[in-house]
Amino acid sequence: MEPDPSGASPGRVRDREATRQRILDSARELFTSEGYSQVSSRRIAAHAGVNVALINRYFGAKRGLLAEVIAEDAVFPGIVEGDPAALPRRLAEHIATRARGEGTPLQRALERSAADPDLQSVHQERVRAAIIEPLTAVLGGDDARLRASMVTAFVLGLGAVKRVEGATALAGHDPDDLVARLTRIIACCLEPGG
Amino acid sequence: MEPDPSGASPGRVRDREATRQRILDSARELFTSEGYSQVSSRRIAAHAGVNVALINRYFGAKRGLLAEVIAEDAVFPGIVEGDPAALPRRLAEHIATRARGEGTPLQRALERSAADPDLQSVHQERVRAAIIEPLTAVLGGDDARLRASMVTAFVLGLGAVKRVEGATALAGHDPDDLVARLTRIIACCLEPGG
DNA sequence: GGTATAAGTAAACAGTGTTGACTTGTCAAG
DNA sequence: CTTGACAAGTCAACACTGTTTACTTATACC
Repeated sequence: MEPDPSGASPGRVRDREATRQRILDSARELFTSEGYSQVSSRRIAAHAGVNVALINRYFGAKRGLLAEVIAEDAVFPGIVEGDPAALPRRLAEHIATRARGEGTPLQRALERSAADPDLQSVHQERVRAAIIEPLTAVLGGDDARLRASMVTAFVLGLGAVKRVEGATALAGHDPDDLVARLTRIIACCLEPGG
Repeated sequence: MEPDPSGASPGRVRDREATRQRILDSARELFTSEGYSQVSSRRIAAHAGVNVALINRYFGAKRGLLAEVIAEDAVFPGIVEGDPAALPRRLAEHIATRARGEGTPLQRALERSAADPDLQSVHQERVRAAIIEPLTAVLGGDDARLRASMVTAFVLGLGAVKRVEGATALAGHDPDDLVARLTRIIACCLEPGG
């Protein structure tokens, strides 16, 4: 079942960086196809043809491995840049696309297990750094952070609902209607003042 | 540290229902003060002065125990009932109150560990049964479910953001402003048509 | 009083992430 | 060419987890 029958013999050359990368690759592959908590450290190590202890040696803990895998993944590739007025539309289209089941395979996989204590704290850092902060910066104004939080809430919540209702809940509608709806709501989240 | 020095002696009377309740009480108490995944089955059992195996005998698994504890907790106590037009306002006020750090102690505790696969799956069932379904029913119309999903997304997402940003992110604003904002966004989520 | 039946228990299972002591390959200096 | 140092890699154990099986024991009925 575990691949890597070749090249993983105990007598391979000792290359720190190559081994590190091999672990990282195995982790990404397994996390992507099976989720985070479903994959044990020992399985990742076996898949990489490497001893379990190396995971902790190179990444501190399983959680560190996850953090590094997630860090490679782009969340909102350059969506906050560009005309702020059209931001709701851009965001809506991006979300609608992801709602149809597309989006990074890793993201899809992690959405399934998006709840581990490990995953959560890593996710928190990422949400703040990759969504809230850029949004706040691009918005400007006293209540920029609050408005950014509202949008972020909606975006994150859609992921949660998708998990509860199944992908069809959002994807089973007319794409244009969905985009229009999302655009309207996001714009509403962004509106300044009480 | 673990209380219950009295009344938990091995020679106590054998009362299935009383024992069940004792486990349930211990679980609620520990979950509330420390979160879900931080409390092990053995600790719950010890606290209840009972053998670990009884947890699985009476609740199937630790997850079942959690489900029963959560089920006792009211999510939206009768908010969907009443005038549908004022629903956004009622919901907004409820959320704003919870945003200030109030809300069930259990809810606050579980929000911290709100990531465990167990907790998540139990939560999913609860979100559907206690939020999405009633909302869908009260809304009516072709896209009732979709509109309910939008509101649910926003509500759940606010919880997630609160976890990321800390409670102050939402609570550190003028209450009236916050309620007005939330009301507007929720109303927007509920609007029919694309 | 004896006995069936349920309540409760002890001990083990199979798994997890993690750690420290150990071995071994590699590469540079003598 | 050999030797020695240091990093890379390994092994076995630790301290847990939730869960199950086989067992003991108290209670209630005949």
